Amino acid sequence: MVFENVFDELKWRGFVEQVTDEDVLQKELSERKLTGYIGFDPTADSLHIGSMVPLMALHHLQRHGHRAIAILGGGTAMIGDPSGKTEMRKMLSREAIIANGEKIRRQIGIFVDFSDQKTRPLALDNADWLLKLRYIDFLRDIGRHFSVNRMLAAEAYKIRMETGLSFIEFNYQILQAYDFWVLFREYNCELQMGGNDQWGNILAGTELIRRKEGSDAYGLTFPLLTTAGGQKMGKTASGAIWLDAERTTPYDFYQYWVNVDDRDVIRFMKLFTLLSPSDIAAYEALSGAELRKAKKRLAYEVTAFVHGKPAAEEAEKASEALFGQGGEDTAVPETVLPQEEAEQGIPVSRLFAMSGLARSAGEARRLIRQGGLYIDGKRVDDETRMISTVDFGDEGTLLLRSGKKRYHRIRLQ
RNA sequence: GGGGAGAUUCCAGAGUGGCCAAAUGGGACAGACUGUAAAUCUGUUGGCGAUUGCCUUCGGAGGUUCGAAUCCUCCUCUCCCCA
Repeated sequence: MVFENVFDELKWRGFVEQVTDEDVLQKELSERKLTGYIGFDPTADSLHIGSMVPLMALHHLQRHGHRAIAILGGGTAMIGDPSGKTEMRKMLSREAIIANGEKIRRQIGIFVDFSDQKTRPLALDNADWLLKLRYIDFLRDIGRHFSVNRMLAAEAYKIRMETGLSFIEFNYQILQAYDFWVLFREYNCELQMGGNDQWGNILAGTELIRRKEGSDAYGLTFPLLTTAGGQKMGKTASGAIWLDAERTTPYDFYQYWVNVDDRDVIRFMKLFTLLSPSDIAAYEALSGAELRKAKKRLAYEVTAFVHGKPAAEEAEKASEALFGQGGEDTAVPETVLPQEEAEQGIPVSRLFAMSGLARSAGEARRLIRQGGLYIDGKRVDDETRMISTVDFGDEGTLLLRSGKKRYHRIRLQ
C-alpha cells in the first residue's frame, strides 16, 4: 500500500472537501481501525454515477481495514432531504422504497465486500429504528438538542428559505443526526461521510453525539462533482448514467467515461479508479490527443469495476470497432425488428425512433434534414426513405448512428 | 383564521381574447472545425403527417365567446404579509 492511511489516500484522490477536525481524524485513521458510515436514500431503483464518490470512499475505507457501514435510508427516504434542493421531492410509498432498497443494496455490494470477515462491514436500513420512533419521546430525547435558529441559518436551507420548506423536510436533518447517534451507540461508529451538501446534517450528528454522549465523532464531506464544462456529473443526452446495466448498458457506461472532458480525466482517475499515484502520474504527463489513452484507461477501469472485466473488454472492443479500426462490436446496444415489419417496409424516421437514437419520428426527420443520421456509416439524405429486408444484407443487421458517436444496432428477427 | 401574489413548453422567464406550439436566455441535439476533448460559428428544439393540415400542451374541473394560455366560477398546490 502506497498510502499509510485512508485519510491520506482519500485526500490525495480528491475526496476531501471538509473535515470536522482534519488533524485528529487523520491521526485516528492511521493509528486504529474505526467504523465509518455513509447513507444512501433509496429514492430510485438504481444509483447513478453521482453516487460513485461516496461508494468509492467506502471502498477505500474497507481496503484500509476499517469497518464500513452503508445505511440504506429506508426511513429517511420517507421524508426527503431538502439540503441543497430547489423544491420538495415527491413522496414515495413505503413499498417503492423497499423495492428500491433491495436493488440499491446489491449495487453497494459492488463497492463494499460484505462477506469480508476481517472488517465485517454492514448494510443497515434506518427504517429499522426510525419507523418505530414515538413522537413525544423523540421530541423530548432528541428534539430538545436542536436549535431551530441554527438550522434555519444553515447554508443548505438557504434556497429553501426562498421557495418554501415544509415541516416534514425540516425534520430530515434531525433524523440523520439521530441515525449517526444510533450507529455511534450501537456500532461504535465514529465517522460519517457524505457529499458536501450533507455537511450540515453530518455536523448535526456529531453535535448530538457530543451532547448525549460527551464524545467526539467525526465528519468528512466530498466535493460535489461538476464536470469541467460546469455540468452536474453524469448527465447525457439519454439522461443519467446509472450503475444498473439494464438502465445504462456497459457500452454506454464505457462511452461516458471515454468521452469525459480533457480537464476531468486525471481528477476522475483518482476518484473512480484504484490506479496508483505513479500510474496516474504517467497519464498526467500526457497532453493533447494523447490524453485519449488516459480516457480509455479510465473508461476501462471504471467499467471493469462496476460491470466486471468481460463486460469492460467487450465495451472496449465495441468502441474500437466503431471509432477505431477492427474489433468486434458486439456490445453495441441492439433492438430487434420483427421480420414481418421489415417485409412491409418501415420509414427510416420510424426506425431511428424505435432505436431510441431519436426521441420521435419527427425528431429523426429533423435530424436527417440536418444531416445527422447515418446507416452503416452512410448519411441518410432522404427523410422519406423506406427500409425493408433487402437493406439488411446477409447479416440481417443495420448499424444506425446519430451524430458522431451514438450507435444502435437493429437486428432482423 | 384574515389579506395579497402566483402556477406557462427540459429549466428560467415573456405572453393578459384571435397574428401562440407560444418571445428571450440557458440547457440539449445536429452540422462545420477536431482528438469519440474543449472553444467557436451555424441550424434545430411538442406529437403525427407532410407545400399551407390535424392532434395534444400553458396547475385541475366547468363556463362565457365565432374564437381563450389570456375573461368568469369552483378546486388543488406554492409563496409573501398579518395573526
